[in-house]
This record gives sequence, structure tokens and C-alpha cells, in this order.
Amino acid sequence: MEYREILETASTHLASMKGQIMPVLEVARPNDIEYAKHLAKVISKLSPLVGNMIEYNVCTELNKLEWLNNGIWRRQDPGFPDTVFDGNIYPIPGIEIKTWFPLATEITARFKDSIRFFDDDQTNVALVAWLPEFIIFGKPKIIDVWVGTAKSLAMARDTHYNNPPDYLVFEPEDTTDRTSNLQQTNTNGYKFQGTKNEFSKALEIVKSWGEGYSVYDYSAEYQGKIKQLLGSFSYRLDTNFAKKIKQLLGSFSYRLDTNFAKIDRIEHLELEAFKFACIEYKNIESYY
DNA sequence: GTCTACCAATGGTGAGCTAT
DNA sequence: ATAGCTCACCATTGGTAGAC
Repeated sequence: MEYREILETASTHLASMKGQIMPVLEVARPNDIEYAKHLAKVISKLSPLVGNMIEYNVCTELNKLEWLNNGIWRRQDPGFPDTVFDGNIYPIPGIEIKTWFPLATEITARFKDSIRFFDDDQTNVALVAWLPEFIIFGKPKIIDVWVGTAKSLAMARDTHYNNPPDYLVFEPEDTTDRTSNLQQTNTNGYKFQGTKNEFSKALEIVKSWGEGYSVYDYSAEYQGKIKQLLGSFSYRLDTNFAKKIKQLLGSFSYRLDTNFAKIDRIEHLELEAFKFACIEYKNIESYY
């Protein structure tokens, strides 16, 4: 089996898990209305725990299929992606599992990995939407699954966010010399915080880069340019003195955007369609 | 083996803006 | 007036290295 074939088979199988109940835990049925109200408020707290259990379950599920002695699916936590095919196939196929509790305010899962890791398109992302079988109580139930390529998510994210000088997207630094716990793999986003006047100045600089200045590019050259706007010390110092220095160097104030790459916001076409399909389930009547 | 320092990464909430 | 949405911000976690 070739790696694309393995990914394809696994992805199809994951999609077929729709409707499955995960017998991992059960929330007891509330006996009175007061407790039911309370439960409705806090049920989303289960999300991280159930998410992890679903990841574990998905791995077990995949190993039920026949893989022609090429290997087995193995869960790595921590590590990226969550689930990899451990065998004699290269590049190593993998599936990153993201879980979504559709009653929460938004899809809180993020996808920050640099597009540089997906050259071979060997990684897929599965978004698993789940709810308790009776909305606020019962066992977790998979209501739908979407699978797409990691590469397409990364591309959607980078093109959606990068828009200098208003918004800058940075590749992870070269950390190959560091120990494993200090390795960077994630992109990050920074939002402009300066005044209108400063913005016009920044825009001038950006325009001076020439045609295609706002198209995202992970090359060292482009990254160097946007890094100049941010300045290496902008988030450490916020005094008038620092502001003056930054003006002299042509760098401006930015804020690290911790919402960056939430998959709810990256405007990935297929994922948006899936999202709208799932929102149906927010309507409790449609659920029964 | 244990403790401290440090770090990447994630799940989640709510104020305030906007369209109706 | 209000429902829905955008965006800023927070709390917390799991992990390693290095000193002792």
C-alpha cells in the first residue's frame, strides 16, 4: 500500500463513524430542573476530556481494519499528528484529530502547524463533532466527521490571516539546535496596535516591497521583511523610549493574537460547509 | 530521584460592535 | 431593542532540561 492509499482508506473509515456512541463515560440524567439548568451550563467542560477519549478511540477503531501487515496506527500524545501509521511506509501517513462540541460558542480547536511540514501531503485532519446522546446527559455521540488535508487547512489559514501591515503571520523560528521540548513548529499571528498615522507609515514600507507584497510567503526573505515591521523587542518594552526607538527602526506595535488559527475562523470552504451542516444539531428538535 | 525554571500549546468566556 | 458575531484576553496543561 502506498501512503496516499492508506490515508484514503483511514479517512473513509473515520467518516463512517458518524452516529457512533462512545462508551467511554456517561453523564447521569438530571432529576430536577434546577440541576438540568446547571448541567446545560457546564456540559462543555467535558470537551477536553471527551476529546482525548475520542482520539484514543479513533486509533483503536482504525486498527480494526486490515492493513496488509504494513503496520499499525499508533497514538502519539504529545506530538503531531495525534495518530500515525507506524510501519514501513514513507512518508509516514498521519491523521490529526480535532474535536468539536457544537454547542460551545465557537470551534475552539486551532491549527497552527507550518505549511512547510505538508509538502508530501501525508497528513490529514479529522474534525469530529460530538454531543452527549441526550444533549445534556448520556454518553458522548459522534454526530458527524469531516476529513480534509492538513495542507489545505494551513493554506486557508495563511491566506486568510496574512495582510501586512495590519496582520502578520510568522513561521516558526529555526530551532533545530534546541532540545525537543524547545522546538517550535507553529505559526503565529500578530495584529497591528499602532495609531492611524503609524499605520500609514507602515503601509508605505509594505508597498515599497513591490507587487504581491500581501501574499503570504514562508521564505526567509519575506519573513525577514515582516519581521522588520514587528521589531524584535516590541512585545517586551512599551515605554515612550521604546516607541521612539521603534519609529527610528521602522517597526511598530503589534499584539500576539492568541485566537490565531482557530479553525472556526480560517474560512476553509469545505470546513465551513461542514460547520453549517452541524449547526443543525444545535436545534434540539432536529436531533430526535 | 526530586525540585525549579521555563516553554509551547490549548480550551474557553464575555465585552462591545453591527445588522436587523 | 436585541440577536449574532468579532475579537481581546484569560486560565490551564503537559512537557523537558538542568541543578542539586
